[in-house]
Amino acid sequence: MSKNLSGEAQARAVKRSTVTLRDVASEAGVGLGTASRAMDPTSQYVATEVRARVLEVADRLGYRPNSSARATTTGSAPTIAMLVSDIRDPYNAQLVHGAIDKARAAGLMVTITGADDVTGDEVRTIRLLRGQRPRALVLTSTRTGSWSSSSRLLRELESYERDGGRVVVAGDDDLPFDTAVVPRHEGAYLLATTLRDLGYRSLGLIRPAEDAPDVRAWERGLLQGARAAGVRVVQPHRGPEVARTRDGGFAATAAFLSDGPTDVDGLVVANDTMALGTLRALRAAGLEPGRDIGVAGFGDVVDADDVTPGLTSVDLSLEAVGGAAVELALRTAVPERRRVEFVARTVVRDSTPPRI
Amino acid sequence: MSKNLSGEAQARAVKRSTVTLRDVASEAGVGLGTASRAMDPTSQYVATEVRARVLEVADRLGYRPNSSARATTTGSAPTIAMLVSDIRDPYNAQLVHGAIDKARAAGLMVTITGADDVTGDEVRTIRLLRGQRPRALVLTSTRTGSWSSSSRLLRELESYERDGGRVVVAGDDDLPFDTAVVPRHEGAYLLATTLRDLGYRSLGLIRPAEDAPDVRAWERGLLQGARAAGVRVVQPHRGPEVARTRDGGFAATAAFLSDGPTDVDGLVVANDTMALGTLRALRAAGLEPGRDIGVAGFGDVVDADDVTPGLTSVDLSLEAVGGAAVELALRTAVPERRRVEFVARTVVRDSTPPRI
DNA sequence: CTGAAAGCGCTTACAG
DNA sequence: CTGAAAGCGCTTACAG
Repeated sequence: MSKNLSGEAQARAVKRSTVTLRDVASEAGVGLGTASRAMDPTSQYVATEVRARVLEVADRLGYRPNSSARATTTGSAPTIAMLVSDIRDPYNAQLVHGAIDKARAAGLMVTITGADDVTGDEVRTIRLLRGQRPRALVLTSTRTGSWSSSSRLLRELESYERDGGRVVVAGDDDLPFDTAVVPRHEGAYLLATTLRDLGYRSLGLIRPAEDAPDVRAWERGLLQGARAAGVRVVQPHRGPEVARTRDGGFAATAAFLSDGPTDVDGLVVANDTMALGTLRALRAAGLEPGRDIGVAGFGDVVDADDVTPGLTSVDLSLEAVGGAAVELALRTAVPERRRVEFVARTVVRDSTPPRI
Repeated sequence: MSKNLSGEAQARAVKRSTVTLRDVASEAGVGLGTASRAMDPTSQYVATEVRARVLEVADRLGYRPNSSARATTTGSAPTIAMLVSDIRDPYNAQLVHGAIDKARAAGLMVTITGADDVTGDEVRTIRLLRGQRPRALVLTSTRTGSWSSSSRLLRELESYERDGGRVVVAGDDDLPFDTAVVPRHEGAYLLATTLRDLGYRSLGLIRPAEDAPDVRAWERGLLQGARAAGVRVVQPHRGPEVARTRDGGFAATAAFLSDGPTDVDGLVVANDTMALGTLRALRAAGLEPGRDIGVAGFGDVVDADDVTPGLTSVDLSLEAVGGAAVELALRTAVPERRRVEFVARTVVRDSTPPRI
């Protein structure tokens, strides 16, 4: 291959083996500017033959445009920086997957950073991220919504936007930026309606103790949906000990049952993980989930088909939400705040058979 | 704040609001080079007071070093590029999480790219990635091991290494690069031993039809472990239709059972997902998993506690593997190939009670 | 220890 | 349509 290189290009190739646009240009016998324009598909002012020649040379030489160099001239890198609490959480993984797909379609790469730090370190992380000059910063609003609390964080993000950066939230609608909203409210509303259609008349709510945005949205949606559908809702007292875990679901359900007999024919649980605990608690109390009492989770991130009975849940379209976040990020900034919302989809499984 | 800026810095700040090292330097009254050295913690040739002043100014002005610019001068970006088949797969998510953690400790960012493309597009993806001049490229070897097949891919990767890049594999040990090995063989070996200790004497193997590296490693480990432990292994015929899914596990198990009576007291399944199908198939045949026959999965990526009975499995230390891949990537290249291997851990749950 | 200068690999007006 | 030049924001020998 080196016999194809003209003298100058060959000399450079010895020093640093990576081939540069300069190599391509001299090898193709054109100026640097022309080579640059030839490589840019959107640039029109290039003779067709010239472009073809440059492209051919670039390919032959194995030219890989240095995106860092490009980024320093244009001012921003071809990346979307995503701040994710924990990628192992399937909730986040789905958001990220949707974002990656859309980003790739736009020729962008997604950068992932964990943010499960002590609070305050988030600010440092954002600063690091800003150093990358990404096209946009996408925040996966955590389920617990802890981010909105820090005003230092907010200031850092706003300063980033003033610098021309874009901040987009994928998650709950509680930060002052463009946001792709996870349709919790709609989903919960829809769930109430669906359960009514299946014949449920009285639902018990199982929720974690903490007053997080996601729980609030779920509860509001459910209450409104139930009211509209004419379904009764029983709100158990919430013990301060109830975490958003399977054990939390177990505890909350056990407490609910021991509060004495109620006439609920279904239990709606704030998230799928807790719902797994609910299934266990029911069985521990001698009740068969599905047959004796309906159970519905929320979020559809656990492999709900794998539990017995299959767990009715709500699919929050998380991948679409992640993709939408990227699309929002790519649109030009507008003064007012935008929000995009998706439809949720109830997925009815054996845990909520029709109640005739 | 702008009243703190000297004339020149202020003038620039109007044009592009992002503050640059030049701004910091002039505001601190030092040369650009000095400012650069002051910001670099490893640089020793800076007077302590000067460094303090520069740092103070940088902080006050909200300076965020432009990593693209830095990357174009130094030749590589402060990133680790990870090529992942599908981030939603908990297997990959765990690898990525481990990598992110270690990368952050080294001041690096992780870039994630999906590779669930048509084959051949992987090459294009790698080329794009190379454009970023990442510190290293980490490949999550897919479970199916399809990557090793493409020689074009291999050539692209090798060319990248010749350019000074580093390629590291996190997964199976079948590519000619440094690799952090997922301890499938050891894990399977260990599982066989553990089951023997629990009293199992004869194991039936349930595996997918495809001849993938992960399956091979599992099977080899299991056979060797069983031999060493004195456990008999029954190898069912493998139907060409058996996929590595829950349904595949169901089908394979059903076929195994219908092959007539065997005296196996346990079933070992190539992965957790298939094992879920095995549980179902056993129940469909009137056998209670755990009580009537033991079942063990592999990989411990499904939330094995959530199925009934809890599924005995093998934890492959995937996070450690992901972290190790980054560490390998950060070590200086050596001519010979390196491999790092972790210990697997068997997790015994109710699906394999002691057989007395 | 420090400053001025050259250079990293690109892009983009500017004048042909 | 094209080339030469200036510039993006840094780092790093080089000569003080």
